[in-house]
Amino acid sequence: MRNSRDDVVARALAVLDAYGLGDLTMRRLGAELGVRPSALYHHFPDKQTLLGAVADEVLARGLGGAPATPPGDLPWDGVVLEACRRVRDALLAYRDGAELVATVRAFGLGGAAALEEVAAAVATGGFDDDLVATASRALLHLVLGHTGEEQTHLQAQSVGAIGGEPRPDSDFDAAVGLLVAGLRATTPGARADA
Amino acid sequence: MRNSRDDVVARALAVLDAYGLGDLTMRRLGAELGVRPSALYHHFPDKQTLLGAVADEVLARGLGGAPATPPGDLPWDGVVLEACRRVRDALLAYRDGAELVATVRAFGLGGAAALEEVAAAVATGGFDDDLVATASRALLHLVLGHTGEEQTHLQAQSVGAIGGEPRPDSDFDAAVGLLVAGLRATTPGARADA
DNA sequence: ACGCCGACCTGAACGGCGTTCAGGTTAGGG
DNA sequence: CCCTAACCTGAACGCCGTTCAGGTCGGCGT
Repeated sequence: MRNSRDDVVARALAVLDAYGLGDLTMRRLGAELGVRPSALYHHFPDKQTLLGAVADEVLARGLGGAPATPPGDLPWDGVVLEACRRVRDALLAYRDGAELVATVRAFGLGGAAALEEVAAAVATGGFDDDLVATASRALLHLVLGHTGEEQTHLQAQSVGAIGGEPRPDSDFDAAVGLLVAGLRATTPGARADA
Repeated sequence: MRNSRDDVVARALAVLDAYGLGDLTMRRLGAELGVRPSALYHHFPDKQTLLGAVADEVLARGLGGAPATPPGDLPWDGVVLEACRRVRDALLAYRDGAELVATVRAFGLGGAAALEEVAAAVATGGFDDDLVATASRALLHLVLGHTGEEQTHLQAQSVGAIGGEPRPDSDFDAAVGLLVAGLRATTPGARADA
């Protein structure tokens, strides 16, 4: 029973969800596929690249094929908030999803879809290109940081370890809303459509 | 020549700066101290705890003993921006400083000083406690994310690898300014001193 | 029908990692 | 002067990512 590249990614996703990023190891993934670890190197040059593909798959599944802006006629700030929520939900859908995407992004081997999703939403507001770039990167850092922390705590208390009550959902919206409010308050001169 | 706990942390800082977080290994650190790796376990229960101490030292050195708010009579938003800059500078002072503090914070084994620095500055604005908590966590995520990215690129191009021009310093200020502007635009009802 | 070829995999090894543990050494205070 | 506690050794355990020469086998072209 031979495995394709997609089989490997799919299995990796399953292992990730079941055992966490720390236990997503070449040996374990190989075992799960009924194959020696070295066989994986036929599909990927190294583990980082594999993780990049896994992260991209997480985002692809979570964000769907739909563009950042659904047909709805939301105001731009609503579009941005929804985009951030979609990225967050995509990350929360798999164990250690936020950490995975964050590290993969640091190595530049994937996770680009996350930034694109947010950037497209911000661009809806008709801001200057530089401002779109700055704001969407800032928003993504916020989303990754917040969601990573949230996910860590969720995992910690699902194992039984304590750590206080779960941060309410509204805190995410508040954090994003704070940055969006700053964007709204930006001098109209920076608006491309002004 | 026996080593104290502080010796170990100091050496770890030197190794971090010289070789990076990935090469800050128990074996290497031991060798650098003229000691077997197992000797380090007399001072720290495990590597994570050691890294926690190292991160705390990075922050302690970078933030100095001074409180978040210097004697200057800056407006609250100036205080916040300066606090964020101080945290950023502290992280940039050691190789992989941002990544170190981020991971240590995720494990809850240190790095608390970073959040405190920002929170104290935000509190200067006289906001509601919940808002202070939300805003300072958001700001810290921004600082950690932005600085981590910046540091990665700095390191990449110091090795010779390309990756485009270095992001201007002003981008950090702009990102932080965006969130501060959102804070400023917040309903006055949330101000504790209103 | 046959042979080839490329995709996929094996088996074994290499060097490195964090961590454990029983026991040795040594400096400094009573 | 001795004893205690801090510090360290030496050796091992089980894991990790990665390399490489070579084996197997399905499907395509002839």
